[in-house]
Amino acid sequence: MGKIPCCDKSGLKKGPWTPEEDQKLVDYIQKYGHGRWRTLPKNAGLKRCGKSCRLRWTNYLRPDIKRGRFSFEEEETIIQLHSVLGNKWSAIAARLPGRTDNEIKNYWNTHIRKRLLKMGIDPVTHSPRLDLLELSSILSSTLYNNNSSQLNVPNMLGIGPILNPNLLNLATALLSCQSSESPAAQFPSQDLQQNQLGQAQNQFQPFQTNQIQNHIRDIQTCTTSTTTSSVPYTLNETQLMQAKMDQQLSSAPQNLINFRCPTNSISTTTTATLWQNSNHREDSNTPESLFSILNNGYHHQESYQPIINSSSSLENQAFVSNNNNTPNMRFSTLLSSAPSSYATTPLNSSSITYVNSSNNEDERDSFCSNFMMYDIPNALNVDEFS
DNA sequence: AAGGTTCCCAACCGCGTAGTG
DNA sequence: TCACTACGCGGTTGGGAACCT
Repeated sequence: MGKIPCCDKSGLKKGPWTPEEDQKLVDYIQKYGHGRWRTLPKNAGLKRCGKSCRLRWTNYLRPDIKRGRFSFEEEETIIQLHSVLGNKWSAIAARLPGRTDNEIKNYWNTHIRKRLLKMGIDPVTHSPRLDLLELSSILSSTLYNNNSSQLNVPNMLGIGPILNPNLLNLATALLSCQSSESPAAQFPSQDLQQNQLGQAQNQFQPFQTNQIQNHIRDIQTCTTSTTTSSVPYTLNETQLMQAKMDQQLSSAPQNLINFRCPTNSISTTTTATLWQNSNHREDSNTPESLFSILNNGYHHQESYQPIINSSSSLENQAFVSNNNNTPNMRFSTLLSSAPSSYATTPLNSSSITYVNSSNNEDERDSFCSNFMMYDIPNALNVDEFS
């Protein structure tokens, strides 16, 4: 196509708007209404192109625009909607009264996106970042090819100083611990290990994608419903969209998966809020890699014991007891790690309420970070990796 | 205090699409 | 059907503010 930019026409001003220009635009629109943007600037006495006027009005001067910092619930809504809609900023903005697509886009790029990256979540796919997954995969495969208790992760990976040293420390510690403690390390032969790994992965294959997606939605719903409020905040549209997603997903029921792991091994009781967009993105390696993370070190078949809970009640989903001595994924734990201002409520109503929305960024980080929790053995000094 | 760097966001650009004659 | 206009959207940029050394 290649239209000539309207502002290339001589005599038209570009750049920041002055208060005088703003006033002219506001006065004109209040008097005659907006629309007919091509002719509006001339009629309003502005040396701007219509496009510039429209943007100035819709993004800044419009009276119903809500200025100021995004609330926690707004942020949650954006993340939820983005996981469904992708970069459809206007569609997201349509569900956030008073916010413009530009504002949401900026906020996403400058705040939310960074936070998700910090959490190891790909802000595009809402799933674990590929580099972390690759590391997980490498670690898993290495586990079967090296039983040495002294592992040199950088050399094994052939990456040396490229990788974050903290991550390498963590990887080294995990591998060292697993190689000495995990049942997998005790396997008599590599062939047996690989065979059993294959069996275990095959066992999971039929259900893992949908199960994880459902699980993720459970957590999403959970996190957006864990607060009470004096100011009602409705997410009906979001829920409707999620219901739509449910229809599009395959027939797996809304279940919660619990992963039972040996207590004397590294316990990866991740709660893995790994937002997975199921509608318009293919990320086929995510479930496998996620399981690789979840079960890193428990590759013998008996260790994989997904517990399926057919109840759709959040309260029932919050905890599924399957064994007195096995650490399970507990939503109640997750919820209890939320900021103190967010009390838990059951998810039964169609609307969701919040109270005391927090603008504390650290609190949000902490809250969000708890979505991905890993139980690290006491032997590991996690402070080293912070 | 000064210079450099990073962050943030308003504004711009280019493309797609609906509407119209 | 085609050409053109008008508008909207998502990606990108420029420059001021904030922060760091």
